Amino acid sequence: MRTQLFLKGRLRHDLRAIEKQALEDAVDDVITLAPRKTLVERGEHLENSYYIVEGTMLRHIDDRRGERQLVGISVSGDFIDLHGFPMKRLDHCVGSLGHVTLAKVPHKAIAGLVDEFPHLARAMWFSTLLDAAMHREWIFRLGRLNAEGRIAHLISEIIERLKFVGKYDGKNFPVPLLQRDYAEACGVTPVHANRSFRTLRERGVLDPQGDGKIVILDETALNKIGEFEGDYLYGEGVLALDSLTDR
Amino acid sequence: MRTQLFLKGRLRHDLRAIEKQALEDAVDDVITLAPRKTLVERGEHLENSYYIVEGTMLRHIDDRRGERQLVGISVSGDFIDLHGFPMKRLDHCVGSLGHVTLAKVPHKAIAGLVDEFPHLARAMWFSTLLDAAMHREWIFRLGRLNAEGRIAHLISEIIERLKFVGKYDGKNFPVPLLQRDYAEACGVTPVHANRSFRTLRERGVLDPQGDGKIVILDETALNKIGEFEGDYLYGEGVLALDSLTDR
DNA sequence: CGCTGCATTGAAATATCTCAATCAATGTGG
DNA sequence: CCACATTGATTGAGATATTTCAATGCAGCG
Repeated sequence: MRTQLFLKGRLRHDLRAIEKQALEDAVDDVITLAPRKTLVERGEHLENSYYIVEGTMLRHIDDRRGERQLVGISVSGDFIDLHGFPMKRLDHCVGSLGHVTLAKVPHKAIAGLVDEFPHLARAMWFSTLLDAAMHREWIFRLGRLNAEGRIAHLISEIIERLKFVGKYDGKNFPVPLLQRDYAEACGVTPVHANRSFRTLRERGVLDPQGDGKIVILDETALNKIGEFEGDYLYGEGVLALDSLTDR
Repeated sequence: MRTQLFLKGRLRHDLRAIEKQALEDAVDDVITLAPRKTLVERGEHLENSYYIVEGTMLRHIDDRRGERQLVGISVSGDFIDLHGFPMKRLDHCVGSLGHVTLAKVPHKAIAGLVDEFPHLARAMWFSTLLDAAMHREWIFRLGRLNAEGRIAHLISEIIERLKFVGKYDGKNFPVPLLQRDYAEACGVTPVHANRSFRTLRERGVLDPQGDGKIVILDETALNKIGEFEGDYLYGEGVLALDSLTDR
């Protein structure tokens, strides 16, 4: 089942079998994307949304000089552009980080799901709101933390999200972001990102192995440096998702 | 009609009369809030959402030292915490800026609306996604602009939003944010916000009158300094909101 | 072998913060 | 009406964070 990770770790009571199946059946096609390929350009009219079966996607906005600001990272189990269903076009670009496998879901199919399964519709709405909650925390990260804290916070967030879907082994950070990606996500220059990583290494928090590979040595310290508190990710341990369960 | 500004300027085809009326009837109570009062604390369990009839509300996240980072500003016609309906608790605090008039809408009533009016439900979903789009632009602002650009961008955004609901006269900026609020929104110190305002004044872009009053002198220059492009606000001139109109 | 892309480092320039002080407007109690 | 406190705006000067520019190292790869 390709969509089995949707909202995994987020809903106390899973979606019903019939709803899961309906979502699965709404998948029109499965495609793969090579690293660093664009999936959607800002402003493009959309007919489909994409769900990540495996891999990492980046969302970004460009400034006047063409410099990128990452505004989101999506991992296995995430819908990347479900908000494209009500909005019909995106205000940002979407592209792959490494090799990615995507499930394509036509908006027509989503319309059918939403009509037929109100509970699933609510779950989808919720899923887009999780994105918004992460955006808010990114604002916090950029507005209140220094470069080292921003990088730490970003890594902490991704680790937490990977835990939800069972993609983190407690040590090897499996998202191959380069230092320039961290720079683009954290609003600093690549040079300064590099120096911040050095500090984190010297403090024994993590160990960058090059080429995007990072070994996490001290998760507690990482969370502390990034002032990371994961409650905004609405994990099921934290949240009683009443609105989704009172059916 | 208290909720008449909901999504004003955003939907090419207005909501149907019956839907507008249903929304209006869902209002349980109208309350007023004195300046600088807290409406919702982070983590609090919610039973209601609030719509702004008149006034400005601020949303913020606090850092470890208690410093605030604004993550959103809501003006007349906005639902402040509609995302509280699917999420049931917020990851941020909400408070008033000046005197505010709010329409209280119980989540039970929203559940009724969503069940009965699928089109209105889609509009509500869309409305929460507008928030997310603004969040993304705030990330961009903090990550890619300097202090002056950030302040300019913020003011440009608010002006554009006020235009949607007919609350901007082309000159007097009617949102009484203090310099410290700009600082908290833009991730800079109040002192530096002050210096940035001085630069903007010296450039003839705007004229701060003290106590939150600002006269806008050159909107074009303001937009340029903030690299502001308002398409992310999904105004009806820009967007064909097909998903909401194909009924 | 000589690319190329990424990581790393140094040194100087710039942006922003911190601390401290002043000023103007406003409100309050006597 | 005056003395005083409060709040927000403003300015200066030195400290710190981050950028910029430039150079080097290192690995994979045709």
